[in-house]
Amino acid sequence: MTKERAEARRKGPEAGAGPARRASDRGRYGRLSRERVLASALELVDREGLSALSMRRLGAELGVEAMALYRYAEGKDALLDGLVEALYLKLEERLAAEPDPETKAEEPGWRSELHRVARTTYDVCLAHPQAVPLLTTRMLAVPLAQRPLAVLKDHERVLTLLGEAGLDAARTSDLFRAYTAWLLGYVSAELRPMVDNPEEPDPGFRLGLHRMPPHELPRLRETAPVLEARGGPEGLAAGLDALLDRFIEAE
Amino acid sequence: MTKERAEARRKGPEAGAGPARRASDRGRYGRLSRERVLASALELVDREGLSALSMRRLGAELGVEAMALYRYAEGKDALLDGLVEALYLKLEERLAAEPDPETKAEEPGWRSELHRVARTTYDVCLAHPQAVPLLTTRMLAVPLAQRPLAVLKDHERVLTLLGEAGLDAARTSDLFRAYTAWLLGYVSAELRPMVDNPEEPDPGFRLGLHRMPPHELPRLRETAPVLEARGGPEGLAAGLDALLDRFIEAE
DNA sequence: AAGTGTATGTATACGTCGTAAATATACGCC
DNA sequence: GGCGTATATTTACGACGTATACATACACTT
Repeated sequence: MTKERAEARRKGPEAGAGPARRASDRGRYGRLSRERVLASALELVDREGLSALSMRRLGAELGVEAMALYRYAEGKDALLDGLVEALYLKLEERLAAEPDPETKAEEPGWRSELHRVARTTYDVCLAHPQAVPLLTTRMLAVPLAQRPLAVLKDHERVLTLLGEAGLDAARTSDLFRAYTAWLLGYVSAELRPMVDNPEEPDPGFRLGLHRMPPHELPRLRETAPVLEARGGPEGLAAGLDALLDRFIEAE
Repeated sequence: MTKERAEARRKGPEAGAGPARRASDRGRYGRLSRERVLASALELVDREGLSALSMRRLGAELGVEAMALYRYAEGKDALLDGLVEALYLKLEERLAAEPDPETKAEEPGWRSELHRVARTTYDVCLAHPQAVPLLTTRMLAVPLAQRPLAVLKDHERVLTLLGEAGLDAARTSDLFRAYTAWLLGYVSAELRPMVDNPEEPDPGFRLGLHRMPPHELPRLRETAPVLEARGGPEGLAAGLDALLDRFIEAE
């Protein structure tokens, strides 16, 4: 326990904003900042899964008592919302960093940009698979207006792109829902674990097909090996195109 | 060891119905059964939300100590999986009860049936909104082969329908993923709460728009009132059609 | 340089949670 | 009536979220 403290302190107090700290600071003040807390939380979740994230554990990770975290998040739920925010901040970052999308000649700019946003979101999610369930659960727990700012800005971005397409309000709403549903559903489906026993060399056993009643689930048993493969970004783009076409059609 | 015993016992003395109880039984035996436990759990979740579901609370609900539940579910996680199973059992029920789908003349039977399955799933989910997050979280936590049987049977049903469409393995896989992603994503998007303060008569305040920075989120603020409306079953069907067309086309 | 106010983190405590282990109790059956 | 076993209880432990009260280290004033 003293060990964890020392270890955590090695990371140095300089990672976050917070009060202006000098390198000479050796006291217990100013070690934390919201950014540091959220970054550490995300790292912990990435490393050990959502269930490993507790206030006490996160505190230990940062060399601090659990209650100290309450200065930077109002409670555990708020901390989880903070994680969602962190993901969307990473999205913003990547979107700003990447070069402009190579638009496909006959394709309008808003459309290729929407694809780029979707693709980047997909990438961020796959980079933090353990955190993805939060995107569903927290969004279902928190009303629109109380979502983290970064999330709202994402909504704004998408709505702006749809606006450039010149859609009326009803169609914009339909497409926004379709975009959200597809993107989140696709990522969730993509991350569903298929492998039952990673050690096993035999494909059937690795998938755990022997657990399934053969005469009741014949189709599933024969399709499972193909299901194991991912749809990848291509599948995401294909579905998005399909939805865009369908929901835009009609004048 | 202890686990196997519990497992064996969970199958129940007579395929899930518990011991044959007479109405006159007033002792404390045979009060429980897996069905009763899961039904009560689902009811509790519907009534008070997922966070109200604890072993102790559920025990109290059934007039029993918490540990008694461990005969019918190996632990809390298994109980949650049981809830997922319960939802899919309700789906099966409804599918069996409903009359045949009115197929739209030029539409192949598998297609209208797939629509019916999707629609019924949607209905079941909307009937138990508080349980919906489980569909995401448990599916992300449990590998394919260990999903509840009712879930696997649902997969089998969908795969069979896609088989009737005469698709090759790769296309079947793509479509299966698309179906799953769209259905679950759509339901999740549909259930996201938009209203911030249900009391408030003024639409803007009810949505909590005053919480959003106006110059940063203009599009969102003006679109929010339209987003409040649901897409409904029509939106679900429209998107499903779009995906089916796109992923089937080309041979 | 000393003193003061405030931001920051600690200490302690309470009630709840999931669940392992041992125990008690009511039934089916001989 | 007594035995075996299925069923539920009892007890206990460690971890969790967090309310409350407190200690400490800095910034700022003078």
